[in-house]
Amino acid sequence: MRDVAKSAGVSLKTVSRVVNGEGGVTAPLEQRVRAAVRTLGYQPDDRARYLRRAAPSTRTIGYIQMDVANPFFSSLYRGLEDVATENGYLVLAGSSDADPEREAALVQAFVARRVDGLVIASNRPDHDVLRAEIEHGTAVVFVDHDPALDFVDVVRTDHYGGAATATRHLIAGGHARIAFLGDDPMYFSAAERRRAFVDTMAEAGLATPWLLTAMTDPSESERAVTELLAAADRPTALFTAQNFVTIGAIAAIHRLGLQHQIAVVGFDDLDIAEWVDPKITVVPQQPTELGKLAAERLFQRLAGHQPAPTRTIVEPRLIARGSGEIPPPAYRGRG
Amino acid sequence: MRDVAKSAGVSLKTVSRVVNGEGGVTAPLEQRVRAAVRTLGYQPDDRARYLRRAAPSTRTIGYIQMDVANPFFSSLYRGLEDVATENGYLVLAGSSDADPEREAALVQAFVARRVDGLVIASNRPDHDVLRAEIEHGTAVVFVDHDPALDFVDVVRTDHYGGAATATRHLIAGGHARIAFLGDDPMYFSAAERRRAFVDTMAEAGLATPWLLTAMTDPSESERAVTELLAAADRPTALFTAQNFVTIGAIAAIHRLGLQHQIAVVGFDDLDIAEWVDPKITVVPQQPTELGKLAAERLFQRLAGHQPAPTRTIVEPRLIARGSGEIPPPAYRGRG
DNA sequence: CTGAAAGCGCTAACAC
DNA sequence: GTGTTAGCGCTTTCAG
Repeated sequence: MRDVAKSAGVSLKTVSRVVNGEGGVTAPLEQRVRAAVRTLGYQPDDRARYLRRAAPSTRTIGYIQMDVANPFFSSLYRGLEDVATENGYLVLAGSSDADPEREAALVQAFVARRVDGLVIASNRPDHDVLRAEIEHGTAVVFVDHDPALDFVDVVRTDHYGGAATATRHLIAGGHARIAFLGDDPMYFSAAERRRAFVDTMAEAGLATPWLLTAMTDPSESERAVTELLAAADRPTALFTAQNFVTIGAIAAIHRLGLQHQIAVVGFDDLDIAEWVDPKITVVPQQPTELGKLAAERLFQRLAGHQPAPTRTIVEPRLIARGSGEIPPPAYRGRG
Repeated sequence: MRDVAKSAGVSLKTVSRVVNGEGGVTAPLEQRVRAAVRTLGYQPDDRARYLRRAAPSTRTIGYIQMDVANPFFSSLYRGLEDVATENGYLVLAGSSDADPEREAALVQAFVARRVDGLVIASNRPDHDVLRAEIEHGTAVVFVDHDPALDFVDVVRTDHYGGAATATRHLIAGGHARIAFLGDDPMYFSAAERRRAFVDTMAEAGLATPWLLTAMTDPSESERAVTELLAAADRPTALFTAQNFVTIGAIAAIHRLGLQHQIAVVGFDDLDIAEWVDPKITVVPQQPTELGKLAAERLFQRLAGHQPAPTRTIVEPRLIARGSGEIPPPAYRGRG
């Protein structure tokens, strides 16, 4: 900047005025400055700018997620980014892989870079560190997970409600023998979905002999479903409470040729949901929407609003596509 | 920091020494400083630190991609991030949606924040701006796309080689009537894959009556394949040169019940590739690997190495899973 | 081993 | 309208 000022034969402040469009500079002077900027390829340094500014800011928000490569989190990212862009902000992101140490290191690194706000997906965050940051003026919004903290905003899917909807859909379709297949209940979302299934079945007076949890990939799910459907006493419907569980289940059902006989409702949408026969009925999360809502909340706070922390719970709506509307086999009397 | 110094009854410099672990501070003083840091919840401000440092740096790299929500780019992101983390760096990212204006705005915003390096996936970048940045000392690595520029590093998949491999695989399997279905050839990758197909077929002395490009979603691909296979004079194999094209094609083939008669090789892997019958033979890109290589290149430059710009072309290897190994129907004599 | 002074690139506050 | 001075939070330089 000094070079520009020297080259244009003006003071630093005049260059600053031109660069920031503050006005109050005569046309000829402005011309000279702009010319010098162009010739020297001058780019203002935002670090220094915002360091001295009255309201210091980096125009950057941080996003701590489990893993960028996970489509749920990257779609959420996109929602965040869109709102950030509207507000002239950039997003600094990091993957924690659910590792508390890595997570703490990311919070640390983000705070050191003075992000204006933080959106974080964390299983069990370090409360003390976060509370300290919030007290130091960093806006924090939790997404996906829901820590039992009263001092932060939360934006997440209604896992319980979505799973209850899925279960009720199958029950309404005449099913009484429904199997649940889900992820490890150590995860908040997985536990909620399982709980909703159990509760909803109980409310309808139905038994839940098939509660398979802690699946971690499609092959486990495929094996489990294959076994389940081989039994004489088999379920007539499946509620697959996780993306990859649904994939494995669909694979098994198709291999057995039972895709038009066993009903399936999945939690979370799939790329191929509309491209198999029958199409797959799902209760999709809306990660992009979650990201948007989280960012909007964050920017409200950054704009100075200080509402009490709230929970924004997004209710997923079931999309009936076919697989979830298969009726149970007609009752065959036994005596 | 001033507060910490005052609270500990020492000078600014002593606090600085402790915080940066420079040594040369007696134990009791260090204790006092650390205590003050903890009590006040002091977090050093990296902006100010690196602003004054001898080698100014933000320990941050920028990543400009088409869209974070696209699994290819988010996986690439993960590769970048892993290497960045190893080097103590953070990643600032933005989605351009292939919009040149948005891209320029992102470059601008990243440069203003003084990222140490830039990884960019761009169709037709603004050469002048980038050249200027490189001359100003920013390290730049291109990924995925390949601008015809002699002053930047490029890391990308060998689209031509991969597509040639896929085509040869089908030819070696006895196919002579192979259809090509791909994305809009305005994209470098799509154009390369198409070109490889045409060349490889020509080398084998085979005609290419089915060259379908400019598909943009699975439904177009599904419609096209349905139509293709309805003809008496139909292809015996398909090379689907894009992810979503493969999904639509597989859907069509399954609906027609031809999945064990028409061979399919896809470019890019799919979540469900191993969960349909037959499993899908693909030539997968390795986005995470691309990200790693790009970041490694970047950090080499940041470490002061000034090798001549290079192209790193990653050769994809075909994974035979079944769909690509279906033989053509036995020759039925016509006279 | 410790501290005071200067300055990174810029903006705020106030002069002229 | 334009320029000057001080200072953001920190590191550098150099004196003690």
